[in-house]
Parts: sequence; structure tokens; C-alpha cells
Amino acid sequence: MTDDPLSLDNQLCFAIYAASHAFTKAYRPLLTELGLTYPQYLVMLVLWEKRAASVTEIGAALGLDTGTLSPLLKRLEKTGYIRRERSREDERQVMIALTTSGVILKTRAQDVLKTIGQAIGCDLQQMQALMDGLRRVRRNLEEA
Amino acid sequence: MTDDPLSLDNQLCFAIYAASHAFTKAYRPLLTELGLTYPQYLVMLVLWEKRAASVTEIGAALGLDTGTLSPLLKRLEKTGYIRRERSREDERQVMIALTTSGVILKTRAQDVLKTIGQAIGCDLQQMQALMDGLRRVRRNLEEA
DNA sequence: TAAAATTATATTGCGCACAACATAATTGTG
DNA sequence: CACAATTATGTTGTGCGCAATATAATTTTA
Repeated sequence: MTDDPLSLDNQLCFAIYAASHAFTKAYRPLLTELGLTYPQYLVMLVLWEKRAASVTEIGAALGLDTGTLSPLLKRLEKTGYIRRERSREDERQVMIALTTSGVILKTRAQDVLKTIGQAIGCDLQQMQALMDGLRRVRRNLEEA
Repeated sequence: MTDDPLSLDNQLCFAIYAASHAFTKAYRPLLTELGLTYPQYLVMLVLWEKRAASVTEIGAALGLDTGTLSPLLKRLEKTGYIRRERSREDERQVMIALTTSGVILKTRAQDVLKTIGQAIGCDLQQMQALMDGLRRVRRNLEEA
């Protein structure tokens, strides 16, 4: 490992970038069986917690804007996991709600999580430390 | 924080996904001044280390395939930072080499790195621990 | 050495990701 | 109440990221 600060090996940003891709790749075959992509899975995670949410709320939870979410949600609707309907009280809002099929999917997603958990294979304390570090880095970057 | 294992807050994959986006967003305005996107910057990191490399070598270093690299490298060529020329010894290979302009760019990239380093603002030991953890997770995922 | 297998790169199609812009509904202010 | 500002979502254009496929050059093998 060189001491050049610009060396790929010395870059936290690349370690994160590569790990993120590795996760996406590991999830892909499992999620394909559920008819989901990885970002679609993240949206479903939000909905499994909240049951229903506006587009903006989902965007805030995941850090995505409408340019990403609008077409993604249409695809999720076409697949049949969500419903999109304009709010009565505020016609600007589009409320996203789980369909029965979307609710049922949660059980199968838990199996996917179990499989990935085994693949990662590091103990909970290490994982927690990693997540804390990542969140701190993220916060610092977003505040700066 | 809930105890639901499917909760967004409890997912290492999302912490990594979000941190990766945060990095890209932090880099974007700085790299735009250099005429680079973030993935293009990663390619330049490889070339600043190696001076020249085949498409496959760059792909191996970054974990990207030709479907991603082919058009990306054409854009880098159009910007003027690299040259693409078929290898004489093996006509299948396209060798990517830095132009003078690409070599010179490294100095400015070091300033970008300094700015980002300040934004992250965590000490080197913590950063090293983070990188080690991420690499372990990545290795486990790729082996599984 | 001719045919088969492999290797290196390119292309196409789909799905993010985001900036920039557009539109419609709501809220705030005079 | 009119009208400006804000809010929520959608659309367009550009650039990844990758699977699937194509093509040409090289190597292996029969």
C-alpha cells in the first residue's frame, strides 16, 4: 500500500463505493426473485415501517428526489406492490400505500435479510460500530 | 430505533448506500470544476497511480465492466484527460494513457482531497478502522 | 493448421440518480 | 380577495451500472 494520499487504497470514499456495489450485487439475485431492484427494496423497507407515506416522505427517508422516485414508484405500482393515489386533503400530495401483495412480501424479504446477514458474517458489535462510523461520516459530509 | 430487523435504521446496507451518496454529493461541486464526474475521478485515480492501463485493468481496479467504462472513457477522452489507442502487441486491447492535461490535473485533485478530508473531520485511526471493516464486509459478500 | 474456445472491447436496453425545468395546488400577504 | 411565494410532484436530459449480446483478435486443441 503506497503512501500517496490519492492512492485508491487509501480512499475511504472508494471503500464505501465498492462496499455499496458489493451489497447491491449480493442482493440482486435474491431481490430479482421478489420482483424488486435494490432501490425499490429500500422504498419497500420504508413502507413496511410506515404502511403509507407521501412521495416526499419516502424521499426524505432515503435521500432521493422526485426525479428518481417518480418513475421508480410507477414501476412498483405496475408490479403490484403499491398503490398511488392523490391525497384528498392536499391534492398536491401523492400517497403511496402498500397493496395486500406488498404487505405479504415482507415475510419473504425477511428471508432475504437472513441470507445476506449470513454472507456478511461479522458480529453485531462490529456491524454496529461500522454503522455508527458511516453515519458520522455521512452527517459530517452533509453538514459541510 | 425499532427492533424490527427490516427497519431502515438497522440496515448496514442502507448506511453504506447513504454514505456513498453523501460522498458523491460532496465531491460533485468540487469535481465539476475539474470537468469530472465521480466515477471519472475514480478512473483518474487509477491512472495517476499506473500512468497507463488497459480497459480491463481499470475495470478490475474499480469493479466496473466495459458496459460502464466504454462510454465513460470516451467522455474522458473528449474532455482531453486521456488517450485511447489499440495496443500493437494485442489488437484486442485498448490502452488508456494520461494526456499532459490529465497528468497536470493531479495537482488540483489533491486540493479536492484536502477539502473533503476536512469535511469528514474524523481522525485517521477511526477512518482506518472504517475502511478495514468495509473491506471485510465487501470481501465476505463477494466470496459468498 | 483448421476449428473451437477464450479474451478484450463495444453496443443495447433498462433502471437508477440528479440537475434543471415545468405545472398544479396551497399558503401567505397586501 | 388578488397575487406572489411556497410546496408537491412530474418531466427531460445526461451519466452511471450492469446484464445480455455482438464482434474481432488471440490462443488452444484436435
